[in-house]
Amino acid sequence: MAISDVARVFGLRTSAIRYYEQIGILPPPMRKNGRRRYDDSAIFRLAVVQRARETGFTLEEIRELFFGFTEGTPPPKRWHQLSQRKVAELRERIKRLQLMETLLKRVEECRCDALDQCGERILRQRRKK
Amino acid sequence: MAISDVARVFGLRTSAIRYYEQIGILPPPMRKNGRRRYDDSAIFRLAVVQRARETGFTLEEIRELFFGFTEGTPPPKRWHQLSQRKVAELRERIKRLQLMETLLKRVEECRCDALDQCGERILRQRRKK
DNA sequence: CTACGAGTTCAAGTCGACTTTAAGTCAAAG
DNA sequence: CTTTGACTTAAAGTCGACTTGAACTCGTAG
Repeated sequence: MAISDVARVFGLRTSAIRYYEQIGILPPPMRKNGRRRYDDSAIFRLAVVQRARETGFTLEEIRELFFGFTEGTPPPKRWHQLSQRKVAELRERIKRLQLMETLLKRVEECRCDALDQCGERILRQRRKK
Repeated sequence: MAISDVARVFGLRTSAIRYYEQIGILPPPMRKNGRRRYDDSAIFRLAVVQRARETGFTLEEIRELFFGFTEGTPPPKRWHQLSQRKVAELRERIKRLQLMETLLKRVEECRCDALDQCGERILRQRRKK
């Protein structure tokens, strides 16, 4: 497969694939006439990368997934280890967003005539706590 | 109040306050010996800015809140208008995070011996849908 | 022959929300 | 006096994940 085919399959730009290679999370593929040619194993690698991105992992964490364990550590153990942190982080972020929704509703219920009044109200509320 | 006092009250750095002024969401305060001095109205403004940040608004949206309406438009109307989009956006983001959690659990349940096998499994799953 | 499309490299640009740095000013304390 | 500490400015740097641009090389179709 040529790089453009891989890009199409995964819905990425070719530049993204080259970038992944550059930062070391995709191994350099073999070349034909200086052009990258990808085999199945490269495709599988990329599938893992993409799934990890979808589950909220950063590229740095993906690098950890691949290279942060002693060779031979089985995938379930790797995923599990990284998931601990990530689940906590996701729940934290969900909470933050839900708090935003609450605050949004509250601020919408103001009866202020001017925005400065809103500010005054907010400060009073804050002091009470 | 000096800029450092304002920063302390709001838990911001002085540079952030100057930045807000620079991009126009805080009005330039009066000066004493070339130094910024803030009065109550500036404090109220900043309280509104901070609350808006806490509810997920970008600085651009905050600018809209202040200057994107015909003068005299009451705060409830302003907040409401901007809230529409924001609530939808927040729910969208919450959904994405919850999907991540689901995917995370699923990927953790793999029994693969090597990460490439994970990739293969992921691709097969994807094709089924 | 030449033009085209797809690939290559390396460096630099993008986004948002700030922070950091460098160089200068100024009032109060020692 | 001089030092200190808080302030001033404008410009540049940061972060992550890419994208974009410029300049170049191929193989192939007309």
